Amino acid sequence: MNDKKTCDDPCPIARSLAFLGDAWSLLILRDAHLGFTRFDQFRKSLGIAPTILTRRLAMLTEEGMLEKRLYSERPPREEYVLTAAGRDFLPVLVMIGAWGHRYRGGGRLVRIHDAETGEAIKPVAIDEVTGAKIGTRPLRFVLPDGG
Amino acid sequence: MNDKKTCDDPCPIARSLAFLGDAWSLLILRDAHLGFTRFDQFRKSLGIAPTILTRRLAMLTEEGMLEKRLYSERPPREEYVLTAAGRDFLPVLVMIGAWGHRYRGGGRLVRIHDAETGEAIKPVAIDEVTGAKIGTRPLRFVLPDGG
DNA sequence: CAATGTTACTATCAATTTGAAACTAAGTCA
DNA sequence: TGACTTAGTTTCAAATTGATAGTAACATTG
Repeated sequence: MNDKKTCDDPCPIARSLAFLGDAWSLLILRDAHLGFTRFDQFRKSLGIAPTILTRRLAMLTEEGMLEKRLYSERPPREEYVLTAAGRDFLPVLVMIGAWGHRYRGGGRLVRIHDAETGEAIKPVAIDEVTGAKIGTRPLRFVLPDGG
Repeated sequence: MNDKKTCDDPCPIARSLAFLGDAWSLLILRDAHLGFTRFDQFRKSLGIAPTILTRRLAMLTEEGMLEKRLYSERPPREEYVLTAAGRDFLPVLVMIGAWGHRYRGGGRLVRIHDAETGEAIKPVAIDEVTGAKIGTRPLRFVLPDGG
């Protein structure tokens, strides 16, 4: 996709497409949330060509989802850690997972558990204002007047 | 991405990548939730080349997100409407929007309002079991034993 | 100190995908 | 009869993908 000024688009979804809208980027972010940080961990986990991985990591870094951090001076080695923006992307990944669990289920599937209770979580998106689940009440999409 | 057996992958996120991981598909789904159904509506709204739109619509249809429906017999015309799976994808889109609002904000942005109360919604993902917001408690990713 | 290993890449290049522009097909409307 | 509408297809240059191989900088092993 030619990302001509998606950054000017008034739609917050369109604005996120710089890294979203790429399968590898989503999988890298997933792995980052699983605790992976290094080039070779991502490469082996995903079976991704190093050329592509390099580009995706660079893009995710530039987009502020990951941050490069030196973890060894000799030899010089860098790893990729989630930024605040990257960590806050977790709800999106979890909701994707919930959708996939429901509509792409069948066979063995990874489940997410609460580490303290040990129970499988049931992810739902709600509107914090009304408390209603997203999808149960009609919504309206509003573009505020611009000066 | 070469989608060799993502359908066998135990990760529900990976399984959803057939249409996720494509910027146009996400925008088409967004527009579908805005009420668009026709080829030309999508094309004009997105500024997408008809070649690509044709392919994406076919894929989303094949993936069960959209359904073709005849809306005129003479001349024969078809439109694309959301399936249950497509409608249930809304929470993902809303969470992406919430993330984008926070981390890709600035300037005029579309906001989502509750149509009844008229107030802007505050989307959050929670675990229905504990009631806690996703990201506030440690999680564990579990692959259940297979036979 | 030479050989092998580790980690994080880059180079090369064929094959696929993208996307712009023009065109088509089947009909309606004036 | 001629313009218009809707949902596409054709064509093709340019960009992207991804497999394979190679590199750079250092550590470890014998």
